[in-house]
Amino acid sequence: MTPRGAATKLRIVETAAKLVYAKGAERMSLDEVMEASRTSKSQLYHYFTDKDALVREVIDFQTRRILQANAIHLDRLDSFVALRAWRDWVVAANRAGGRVGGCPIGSLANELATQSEEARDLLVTSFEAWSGIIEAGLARMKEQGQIIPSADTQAISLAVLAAIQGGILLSKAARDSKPLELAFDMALSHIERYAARSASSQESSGLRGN
Amino acid sequence: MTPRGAATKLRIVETAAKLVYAKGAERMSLDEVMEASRTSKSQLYHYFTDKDALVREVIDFQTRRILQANAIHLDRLDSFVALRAWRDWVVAANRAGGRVGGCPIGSLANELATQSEEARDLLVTSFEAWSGIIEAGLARMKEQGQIIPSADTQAISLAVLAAIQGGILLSKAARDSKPLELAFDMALSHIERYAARSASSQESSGLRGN
DNA sequence: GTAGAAGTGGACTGTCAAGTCCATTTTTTG
DNA sequence: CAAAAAATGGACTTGACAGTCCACTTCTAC
Repeated sequence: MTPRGAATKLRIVETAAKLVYAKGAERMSLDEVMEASRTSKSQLYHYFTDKDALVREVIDFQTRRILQANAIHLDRLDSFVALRAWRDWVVAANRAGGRVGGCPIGSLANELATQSEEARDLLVTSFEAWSGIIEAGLARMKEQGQIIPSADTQAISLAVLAAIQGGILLSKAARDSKPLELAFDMALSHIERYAARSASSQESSGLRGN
Repeated sequence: MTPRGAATKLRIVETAAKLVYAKGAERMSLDEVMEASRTSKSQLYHYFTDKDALVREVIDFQTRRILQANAIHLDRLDSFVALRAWRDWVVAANRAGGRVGGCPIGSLANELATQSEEARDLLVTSFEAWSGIIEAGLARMKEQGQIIPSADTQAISLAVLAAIQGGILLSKAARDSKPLELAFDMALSHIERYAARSASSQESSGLRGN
């Protein structure tokens, strides 16, 4: 594939991602993609076998975007303050672009989970990766002795992600960021239940076995 | 409208509700509704002005169903044990019928929030009613002195509903009830943070003003 | 029982969107 | 530069589906 071809393909995926976000996968028509990306039918079918394949690339594209953005806040997670900064960023991002379509991944999961096994697989993987980077951040805090050793970081991160998704959904419906804020705050205070007593101690004694 | 007419209309709505649940509003075709409900095109347009109107009736229908089922567990909420029973029921219901489509209200909210203002309004009202009966239950526990007076039951119930919705969404994607269970457990322990020290005391002194 | 209303059947229309096909242009490579 | 590969343009086919229309049947009320 030549650079020009790669650019065209990327332009199509980016355009499709916007349309899917705004209208959902089903309501996005290829004619719209053609017009908005200034391409022709044959180009779409040159780069993607069919519409489903394009949607799958959109899933991949959005997953990368979201994971990357979240990773910035979670990769070097080292305090409850940093956790709070992450929360504030998510809320702000939702406020800014999220007025319309909620979470790209969550919305697609909702729409496609019952429609396409392939899409569902991709989206499950996306969620796993997302909850994975949350968990990695919590694991780091555990290593630093800020979170008690007995905390089940995997379970916690799943619950946190669920709160975020539910919060975004309610906020999307109500067009009000408050549900997301409340849900996220609940998730953070849930994490704080596992805070070690001495927040700065590097070695926390494993007093509480799991 | 004669009894026969009312029965036909109900049959159409029930059938449409099933189809919307299984495939989403957009993917449900009126031809399918006709076939599954053993009606004709003219009947659909006799009882509903258009497809959107039918979908709105489906929203109403599902809202009633869900609220009623939840109300059974929340109307006489009087203990943390009862709260737990509610959780178990939701999880069981999700396990049983929820393998396919998640929460009917949540799924529709996700699909229609960006498509139709009328539908969005209805769904916001549904969510408000749902969180309202949760709040009413918590308020009752507060009156009984099981929850401290300073607890913001409205904020708590919104966060709880968000956790449920997010949990159901992740469970729908993963086809595994664990995310819902974890999210719901988080929500319950969030409520328990507001438990009064003496769980049985009828009059709790308002020591902590809000 | 008869008129009018309520309920029903199903053919038909128009539109929109996915996917096919072939011709043409542009780029790469030997 | 010439041949092959990559990229592009856009007309055309096919099918699905919302919505219309009119004829017909079954009730209800007087």
